[in-house]
Amino acid sequence: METLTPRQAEVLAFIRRQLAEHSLPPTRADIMAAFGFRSVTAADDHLKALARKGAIELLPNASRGIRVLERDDAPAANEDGVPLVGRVAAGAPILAQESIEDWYRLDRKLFSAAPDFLLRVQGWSMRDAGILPGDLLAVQRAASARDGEIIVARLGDEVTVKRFERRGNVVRLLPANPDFAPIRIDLSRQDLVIEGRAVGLLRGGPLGLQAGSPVAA
Amino acid sequence: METLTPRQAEVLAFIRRQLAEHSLPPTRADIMAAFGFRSVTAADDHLKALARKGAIELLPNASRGIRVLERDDAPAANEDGVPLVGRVAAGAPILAQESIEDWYRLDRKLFSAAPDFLLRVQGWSMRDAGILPGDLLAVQRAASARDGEIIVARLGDEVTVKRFERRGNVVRLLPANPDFAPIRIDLSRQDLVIEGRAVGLLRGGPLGLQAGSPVAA
DNA sequence: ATGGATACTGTATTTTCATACAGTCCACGC
DNA sequence: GCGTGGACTGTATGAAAATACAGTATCCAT
Repeated sequence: METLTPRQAEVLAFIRRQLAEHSLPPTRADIMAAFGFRSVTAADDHLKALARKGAIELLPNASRGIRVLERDDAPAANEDGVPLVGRVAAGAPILAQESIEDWYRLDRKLFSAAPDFLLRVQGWSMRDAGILPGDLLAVQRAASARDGEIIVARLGDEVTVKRFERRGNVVRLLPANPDFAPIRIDLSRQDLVIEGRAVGLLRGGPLGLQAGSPVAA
Repeated sequence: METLTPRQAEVLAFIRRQLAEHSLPPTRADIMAAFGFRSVTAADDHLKALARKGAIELLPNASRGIRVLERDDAPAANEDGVPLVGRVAAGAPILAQESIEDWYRLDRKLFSAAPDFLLRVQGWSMRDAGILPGDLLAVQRAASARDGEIIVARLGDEVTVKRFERRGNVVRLLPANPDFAPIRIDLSRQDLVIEGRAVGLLRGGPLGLQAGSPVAA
């Protein structure tokens, strides 16, 4: 889908809202009234632009013939949601039944890529990337990573979240916190298991009331 | 819902099918064609009967103004979605129709309290609280706040996210970033509009690939 | 047997809508 | 400077759609 202008995005949002509230797409006149246009043509122009960019489909000669095209959020498609992975047992696959604590249903359009599981963040090592202990990291399974990506890796029995950097045969897992040391792995001598890449973050709980965080200490 | 005749049930089923296939309710003419009627009145009669029996709702003077009333789907009922508030117009209420950009369906158990809207974070002023620009802050409407809570407040035309601290008649809105200055408000001289308290945070997009963030600069 | 609901036909009228055409104004790239 | 896309105003027209009115026929209950 071609990128929309801010105004076009507003119009699209309005259409979505109408659809949700009245279960009917709006007419040109509805859009005109909602945005304070003084001509239906303004609404029509926006619809044509949205159609041209693939955001909607216009059914010719049909009243309210607007269909929002979504290639995501079939509301029932992600039926089960995404599993929250708790303590991962040594040697066990990260998505083993035993380690799944809960399931969360999440709107997919929240993330750039569909997450496969959620991981509860432990420790402050990614503090400066805005990833704090207790946060749920949305992870998409992946075996490889690109430089700069934040990944979930397995080091022996431990699961760790770090920024990935590779120079030839040497991978460095970089914390985002000067109090922690980078981890260096020579791929010719030991292997690194990448479990996935971070595609999002969720934080619950009342923000701001956490006890003594070492932030900006 | 009063019991429907077989014929009425057929018409209702047709409306449902149209809705599923074309995401648009049918017109009287559509129904006429589908059932082989030779008069639109036949279709209209059925619609009126269905409306009288509470199966549908007819929106007067609106093309395709048919809304199927369902009192089912309890599983999806608890998550209608939360609106994403975009640019808030000066003087307008924060949840004004015009400012809603999108809706997200979110699992409620993600948050300590049910959020009323999402706000896109701008700027780095809450960096050290792990709140970065582009993040979506989940906000629960509230007119007051307790010390230490992260709140959303209105200062003139601007919406700001800060940590709340009150000492008698003086409120301080504290950034979580030494590069920003606290805001001091004497409640006896000016008033402060609190829009809500932060109850969660959502971050989409590929983490770790953001360009030059002033983190740990 | 009579009134009422169901299930239609047929015609007419008006409103709602989509759509086309002719413009204006502005920002942006070349 | 010139074209192009975006964001509109204003007017007009015809098709699409809702709605009203006047019927016919069947069944069912009182």
